[in-house]
Amino acid sequence: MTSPSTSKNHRCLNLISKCISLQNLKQIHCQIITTGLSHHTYPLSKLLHLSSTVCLTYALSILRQIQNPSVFLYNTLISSIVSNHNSTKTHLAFALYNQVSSSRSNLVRPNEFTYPSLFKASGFDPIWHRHGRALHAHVLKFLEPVNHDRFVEAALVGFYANCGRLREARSLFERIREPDLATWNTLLAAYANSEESESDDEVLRLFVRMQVRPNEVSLVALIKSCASLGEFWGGLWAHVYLLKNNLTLNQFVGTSLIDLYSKCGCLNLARQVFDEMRERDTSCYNAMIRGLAVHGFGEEAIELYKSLISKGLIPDEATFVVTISACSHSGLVDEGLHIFHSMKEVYGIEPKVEHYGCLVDLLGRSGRLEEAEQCIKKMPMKPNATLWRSFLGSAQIHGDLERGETALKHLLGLELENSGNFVLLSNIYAGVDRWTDVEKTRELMKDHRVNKSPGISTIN
DNA sequence: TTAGGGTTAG
Repeated sequence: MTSPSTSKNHRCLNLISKCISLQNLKQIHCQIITTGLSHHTYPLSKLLHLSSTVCLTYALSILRQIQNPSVFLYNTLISSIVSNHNSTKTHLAFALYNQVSSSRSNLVRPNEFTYPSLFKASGFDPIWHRHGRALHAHVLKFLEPVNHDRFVEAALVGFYANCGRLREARSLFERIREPDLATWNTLLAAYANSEESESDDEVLRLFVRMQVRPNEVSLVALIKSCASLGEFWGGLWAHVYLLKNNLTLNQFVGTSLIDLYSKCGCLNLARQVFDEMRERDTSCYNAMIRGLAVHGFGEEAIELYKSLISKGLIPDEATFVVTISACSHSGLVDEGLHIFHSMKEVYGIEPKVEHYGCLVDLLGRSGRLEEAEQCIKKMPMKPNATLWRSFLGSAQIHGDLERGETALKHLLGLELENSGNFVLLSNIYAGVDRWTDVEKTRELMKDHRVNKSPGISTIN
């Protein structure tokens, strides 16, 4: 029988990483059986991990064939399923967990390695939130309370944060005696990504309280919140901290800094960060193109889009949103149309409602309202409120009453409470001195019980 | 004894 030490160095294991097809996988599986490696947990775990990436059904059949699989093997497969399948196979991960938690064998009992990946999967999709909360009860049941595991604790904080239960996440965090860097980062990211008011301020407060040295991930959360708050100096401080502490200007930090500087109106600094980055992915380009677009540098934005393509990077859905809107803001209609059509024809990306929204904006702003209207009629999905609002805006710019009224009619069906829509239509009427219609629009607002909040000056 | 948690743009 193969000794455990040889089982780790066996040539079969080297082959595993090179396996790409189900046929390869079956060949290696046969070799593992014939060489006796199938009696050892380590090669089996490697095989299970690989099989889950190539053919999940086959991976599950391997597990079924193993007599008395250890919890280690279950854990390997559960975490592989979660990380390789983007949480689309969460039901299989939970089915395996149920086998572990209901096992009568003393050798098979959930341990601290079982839970983190399940909490990650549970937080991903709302349909699993309930199961994640039940899993929390299992943690209390199956794990020794004296041995608080930092991974389980961090996973729980992350799970509640992803469920939108920031209070629970915070309360669990506060009970952790010495949170490590990853746990701090989980909480910082939770607040930075939260839509709740005050959450960005909380990131700033937490950052000051950090008991461990922040790393790049901590700075990404801080910079993101500074960008949302328009806190230029806070963001600049984070940038200086990065440089002084020899941290890496990686793609995540770089992208968030580009976004921060763009939002604060410092396009030169954004460009400087972009140029200083050693490696740039599509997201970095998207952030820089977006910055150029909102500041009206359409030509430069398109140049950058071309550079992205020439570098061999693959544009994604966001690339097309930012690039087409760059064309829209700079009146580069033909370029925008060309890029929109290339989306599907060249890159195989099916345009979504936001891309049609950009297209309608592109045509509408330039006065091609007829074409914009045709585009709305032909688009394969229902136009959303943003799209109609953009069309209404274009109608206002070009004084097109009829299309403005059509847009408002659709908008009322989608978002009655938004007073801005009535104001846009009212402005169209005012622009052509149709004061009776202005009055009628105001009446319509009253009928629909929509209130326009009065403007408030912040200057004392 | 080999495994497990955190990050970007729209």
